[in-house]
Amino acid sequence: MSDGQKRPSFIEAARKAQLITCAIETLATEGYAQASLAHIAQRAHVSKSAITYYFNSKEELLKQVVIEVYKGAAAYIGPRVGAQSGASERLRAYIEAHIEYISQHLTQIMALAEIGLNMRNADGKPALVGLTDEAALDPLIRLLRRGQEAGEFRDFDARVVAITIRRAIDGTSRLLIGHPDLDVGHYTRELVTLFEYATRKGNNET
Amino acid sequence: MSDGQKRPSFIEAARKAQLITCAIETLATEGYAQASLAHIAQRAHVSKSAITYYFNSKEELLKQVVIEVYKGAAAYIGPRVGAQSGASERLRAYIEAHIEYISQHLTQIMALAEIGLNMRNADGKPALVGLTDEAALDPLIRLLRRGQEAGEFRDFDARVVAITIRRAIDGTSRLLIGHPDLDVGHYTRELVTLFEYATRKGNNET
Amino acid sequence: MSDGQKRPSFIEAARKAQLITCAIETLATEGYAQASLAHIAQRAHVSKSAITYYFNSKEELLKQVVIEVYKGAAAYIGPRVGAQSGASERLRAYIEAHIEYISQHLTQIMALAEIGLNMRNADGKPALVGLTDEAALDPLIRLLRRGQEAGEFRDFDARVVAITIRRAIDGTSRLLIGHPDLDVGHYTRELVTLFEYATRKGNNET
Amino acid sequence: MSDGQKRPSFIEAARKAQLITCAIETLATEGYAQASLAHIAQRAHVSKSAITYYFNSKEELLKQVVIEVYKGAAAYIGPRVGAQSGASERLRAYIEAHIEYISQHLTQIMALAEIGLNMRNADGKPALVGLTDEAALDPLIRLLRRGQEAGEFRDFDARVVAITIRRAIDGTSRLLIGHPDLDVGHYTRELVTLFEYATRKGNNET
DNA sequence: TATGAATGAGCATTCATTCAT
DNA sequence: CATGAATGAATGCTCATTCAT
Repeated sequence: MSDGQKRPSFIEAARKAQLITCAIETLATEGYAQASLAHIAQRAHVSKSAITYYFNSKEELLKQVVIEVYKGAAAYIGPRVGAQSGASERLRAYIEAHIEYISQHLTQIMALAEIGLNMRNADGKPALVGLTDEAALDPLIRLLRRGQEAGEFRDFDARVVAITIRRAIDGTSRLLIGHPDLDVGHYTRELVTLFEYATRKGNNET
Repeated sequence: MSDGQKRPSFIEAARKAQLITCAIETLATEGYAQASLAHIAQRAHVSKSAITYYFNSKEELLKQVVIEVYKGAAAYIGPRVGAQSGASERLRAYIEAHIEYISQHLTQIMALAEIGLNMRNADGKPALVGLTDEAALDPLIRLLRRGQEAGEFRDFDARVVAITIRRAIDGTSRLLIGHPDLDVGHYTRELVTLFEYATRKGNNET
Repeated sequence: MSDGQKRPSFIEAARKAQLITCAIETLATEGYAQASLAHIAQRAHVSKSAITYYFNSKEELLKQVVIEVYKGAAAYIGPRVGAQSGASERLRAYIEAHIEYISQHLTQIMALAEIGLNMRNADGKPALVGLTDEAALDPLIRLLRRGQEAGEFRDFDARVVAITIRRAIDGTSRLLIGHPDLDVGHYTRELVTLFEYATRKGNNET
Repeated sequence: MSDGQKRPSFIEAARKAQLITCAIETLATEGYAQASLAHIAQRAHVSKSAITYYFNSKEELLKQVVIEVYKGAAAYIGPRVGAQSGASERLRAYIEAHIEYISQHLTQIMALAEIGLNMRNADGKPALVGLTDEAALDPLIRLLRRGQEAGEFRDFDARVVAITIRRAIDGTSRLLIGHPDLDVGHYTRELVTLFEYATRKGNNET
């Protein structure tokens, strides 16, 4: 009994994972508009029906893609930021971890972007507000505020700075696609420096 | 009578302008995927055929949209940046003018973004590389380099900083959609300050 | 009065002739399916409306094309056949004149073929039954019968032979398109000989 | 059960055959221009999508039609010609078999003609050169040449005669449409006799 | 005399989805 | 567990025609 029930759910999990992977690849390489069930199924060497069998609708598949990618990113980045103690070090870790993850998981990130920029609910409103929405922004805002309270950071609007940092990070994927030979290390260091200057206290006030 | 030649071309120009406007609105509010000729025509209270009568293809219409929006933005921003002389002032004007224009022409900017992010050539490659491509980046890079040569700016990778600034600017439209009540003035000032700190010389070096 | 009325009708005739010519060229070079009013108008450097102004419908234009081509062919061929007296000589002249005309007016003949093979009435039935229909066949049948009565031709079914001759003639245009370097003189002589053998009396009976 | 694999492919084969048949009927009765997927689907009591489900494109469907008709004709005619030994008998069998097949498969032959005369490649050039092209002509030319070498046939241009024979044969379908009550046997006999006289040796030379 | 404007019908094709098996 | 079959809706686009001028 306990065994009989688990086996199918194991197959199910494997198939789902495979289909999500194929969806990601299709989204990344062919774009949202071309990411039809037919194309995804073709890449998975599976019938279209198989997809709607495991995911009731295309929408559900895409949402699972989003969840999958988010989960992976969070698992990579969270610990790296948490390992630091000072606000300045946490910010540096935040930027570095993000860009590292993006540069190493470009396909996933592109797929996520395609969905975020194109997927709409039935009412026509964007289904995702993007990585820059409140949920994604909040931890960064808190990080910055704690830095201000600790006297490490100057007095800025934490929300505006957070948005700008996220934007710089989110744009990295597009940058890497256009310039695959980019020196990621150099780019990261420059970015970290930029935001250190932009946030740290002790500059001569204007 | 005397200018009999102009009458027909006047109607044509008016219709084209109307259709471009409707295309912009449709793109902005419904997204690229939903911006079909049928939807655009519906918004213009016109038949689908009317669109292909004035624009030989959908692609041509979209390209006209891009041109239209670009022209408007350039006309607004160019003079404002050109009016400044110091690098720091020019950078400030660059950011301010962009955000002002974006906040006042949100629909157009969104339409442009939809096209830039989604339109593909026949080969499947993106038709536009986006506002962050070389052409759009170059003037800003030059502005920053001149500031460094003049000793106003610190020693950074002008390309990375330029990308980050453009990203912050480009993201403003998405921000305004999500937060229509945003205090644009405050946001702009914070952004200007952020990049002043990030670029200027004379900070205590790390 | 007498003058005032003639001028417009002169212009009209000239325009009609021009449009018919352009229709012929379009049909011949682009085929029936591509011979839209738009394409014909383009070739005539005229608006689509101009065509429906002079010809109430596309159908009317095409019918005028047919008449025009027929008239030209009849004017060329009729006298040449009429100039001969013996049945055998008339048949030879019939074949020679046709092929000469076809080889010198390939475009018109091709246009005629495109229409004949494709044009349909509202009921879906072919609008033209082709050059092989009764009207075109009758003179040839009479020619052959008179030859039989005069004892020049053997005893065959004049209708079947007439059809076969017409078919050989009508196919010449296709042949010339596929083989523009064809030796028309040789081809004609062979054809004439073939039908001389096929029709003349005095062969050893089977 | 045991041949579980065949069931799905059986349905597919049956549907394909049905759709090809309906396409043939539509082409024959309504003409190439009216043979849209919608019309074909209607005749098959099936949705348009069903056609593109089984045939990736309209072009593929039409090509299958051509293949189907050719196959049938070749299977009927080939053996009948091959069964004869003398050149004269082979020519007779060639004509007889063709006309028999045409008169018994009028619809298919008409469909083939519609495709051959109208179907164009993307470049606007005819997709099929027709039954009169080299491939179709070659066997007949060889047949005639062998007859000349064997001394059965007179000295003519085998190519011109072959073209004329093919033309007479190909035109039969049009003739039968216009005259469904035609006595095919009589017509065939007359045609055979005509070409016997036209080709055989031993006539008094002019 | 001639045209620009506009349209509705029709085209081949793609798509996500449903359903029986 | 997975698929083949089938569909209705939607897409960009072409077309002959109408109409006011």
